[in-house]
Amino acid sequence: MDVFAALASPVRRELTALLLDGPRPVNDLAAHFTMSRPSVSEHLKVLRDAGLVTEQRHGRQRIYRLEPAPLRELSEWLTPYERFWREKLASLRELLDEEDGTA
Amino acid sequence: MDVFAALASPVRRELTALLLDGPRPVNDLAAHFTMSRPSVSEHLKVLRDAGLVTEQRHGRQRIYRLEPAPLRELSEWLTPYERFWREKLASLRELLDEEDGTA
DNA sequence: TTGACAAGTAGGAGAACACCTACCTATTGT
DNA sequence: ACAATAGGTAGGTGTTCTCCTACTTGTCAA
Repeated sequence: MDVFAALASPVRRELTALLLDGPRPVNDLAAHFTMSRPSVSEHLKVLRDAGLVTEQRHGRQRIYRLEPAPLRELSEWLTPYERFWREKLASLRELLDEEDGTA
Repeated sequence: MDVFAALASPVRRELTALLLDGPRPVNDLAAHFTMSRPSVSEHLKVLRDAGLVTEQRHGRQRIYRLEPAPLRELSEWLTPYERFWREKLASLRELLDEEDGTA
């Protein structure tokens, strides 16, 4: 449900990063962590509940796949703030221009 | 320090949203919440530690101002995933085109 | 200088989180 | 049918989070 909360954990961000390279089964993902496999499963459940990943059963494996839709929401959340840092950059540029002028 | 963790709380996202309209003193911010003012102060501390806001003392008030830099980091974190949802959109478009062709 | 006000800090209670080990379920290959 | 494998679930524990009220600090105004 809550994308922000789901991505608050470094472990879960690492999981999404791993899934950038393509869908992977749980064991494959768990191999990248020192923590126990069940704990990784729990993290995957949080990502699932947030809609960030989906699982597809393939024999006895469950293949996890990244779902970008919630990240798009995040990107949209971010847009009103973009204007903000552009302004910041603009005023920085002005400052530099002034420095340049007086130097 | 951790922008993701700072934004995981709906209260803190609301605070950053309020600061989009410009810098505000704590009482002004706290008025938008049902929770106690000290609790809002604590949330502001988390945002400060994440670099998302800065305070400037003005008499007995402390004016909080939004700092967009960490949000830019977030935006940069997001970029590798953008490719992903563009692909998703593209394949959706293809699907629609096929539907169109066979219909 | 004293009272009022803005806002942070202290300490504590309860909820949520993140781990763990042990166990259960489903599937596959022999 | 049975052993092995993939992976989820249960239950417990320690830690972190979030809220509270009470208190402290700094500033302004009378």
